[in-house]
Amino acid sequence: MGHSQADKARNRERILDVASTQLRESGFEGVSIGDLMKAVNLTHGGFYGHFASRDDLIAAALDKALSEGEKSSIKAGARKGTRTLKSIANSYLSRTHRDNPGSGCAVSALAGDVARSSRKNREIMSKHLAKYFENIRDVIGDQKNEELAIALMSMMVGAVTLSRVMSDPAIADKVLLVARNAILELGSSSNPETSKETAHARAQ
Amino acid sequence: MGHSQADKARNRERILDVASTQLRESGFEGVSIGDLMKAVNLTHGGFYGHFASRDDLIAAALDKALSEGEKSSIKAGARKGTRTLKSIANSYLSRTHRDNPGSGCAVSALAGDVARSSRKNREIMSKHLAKYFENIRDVIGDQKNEELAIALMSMMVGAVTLSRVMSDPAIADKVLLVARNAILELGSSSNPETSKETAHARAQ
DNA sequence: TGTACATCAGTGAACGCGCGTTCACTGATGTAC
DNA sequence: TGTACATCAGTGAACGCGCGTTCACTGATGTAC
Repeated sequence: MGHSQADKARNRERILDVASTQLRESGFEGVSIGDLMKAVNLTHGGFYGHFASRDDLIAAALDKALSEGEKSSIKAGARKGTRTLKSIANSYLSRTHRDNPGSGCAVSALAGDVARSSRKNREIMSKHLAKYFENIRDVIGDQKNEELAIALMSMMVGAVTLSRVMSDPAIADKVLLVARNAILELGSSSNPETSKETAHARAQ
Repeated sequence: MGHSQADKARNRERILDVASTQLRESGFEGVSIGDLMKAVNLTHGGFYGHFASRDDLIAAALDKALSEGEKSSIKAGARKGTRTLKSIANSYLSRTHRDNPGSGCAVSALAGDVARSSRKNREIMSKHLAKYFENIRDVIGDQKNEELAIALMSMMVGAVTLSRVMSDPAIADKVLLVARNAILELGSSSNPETSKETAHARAQ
């Protein structure tokens, strides 16, 4: 095991990676420095060579988790041309996403925690949410409709969260399904003049 | 200060009341037995005369917070006849609700926490969510549309949560507003055969 | 090429702190006579 | 009505535990000569 500067940078990334997953799986209070460092095969003392404090780590891990979400949203439909509202909704409101918060969207996993967290953490998530909204807006026909994008994102986040709450698997699945339908309906009916064309284009 | 059985029952209620507020304000990890008992002017040791453990309290306080939500949803429009989707959306997606989680809906305050909590806590919230869905379904014209009610609830929960995250007040308000609009649109367009009548009825 | 030295990422013992929980005790209440 | 006693809600000291954080130390790396 080396001790070079390159190793240090790599270890920092490994810590951040694991932290961003643990954060989404267990929430803000679910990440402990001891467990985290054990998970990357280091001892707890070395942590402070990488981060000034636990709060510092949480902020950095939150930012990283949210960045991954943007990338995966873009990946979801491969190249830009094939991304549609439907493909985003299908992937966001999937059982896979619901059952794997650690690799999923940090907004549905952590919005509740961030809502009562520090101003700094709320700013971090706000910044990323603006991009999430843009990604959705890019995909709905209606150009200027940032408003609709916000409403759609709200519903997706709420639905994934409620689906994760539901103790009955059938009802949990139902929440995902009905949200998917509602998203598509809203996406196609929002702009009366163009709704028929876009609905038709999306159907094939 | 008395020590009768009636006092004990009253103190238990006071503990639960404060806990259900603190829970919504600060989340599952934000409630400590010391602070809680101080807030009702008792010492921490007495706690275990009322509850078997912290987990026990949390479950009871969660149930209580969720029950309040049902009541206030019914209150929102006074008598049943005057409750509409619009009145529910206006009150749920209000600044007042967003800025006062301690007295607000436990679903938007705690769904994220419950999603990663014990099976028991998820069952408690699931049980109440079924009633929340029914309350909304009762208010939308379309009788059999439990599905729509679930989608509307998802959006309201997501929007309040995201509005609480947003560090820019103008954007935070925008989230509430656009969700309100989307809710009304979905509520009136869901059932093609009756959408015009219900939309008209709601407009006056 | 080989040796002495400086650097510095990571180690692990130690610390204070807050927490949930336990328990011997207190003292006000209500009852028995 | 007054006195002795049992009950039991609440008290507060004490406990173990896990946590974030500090710090003197280690030992591998890379450099200087």
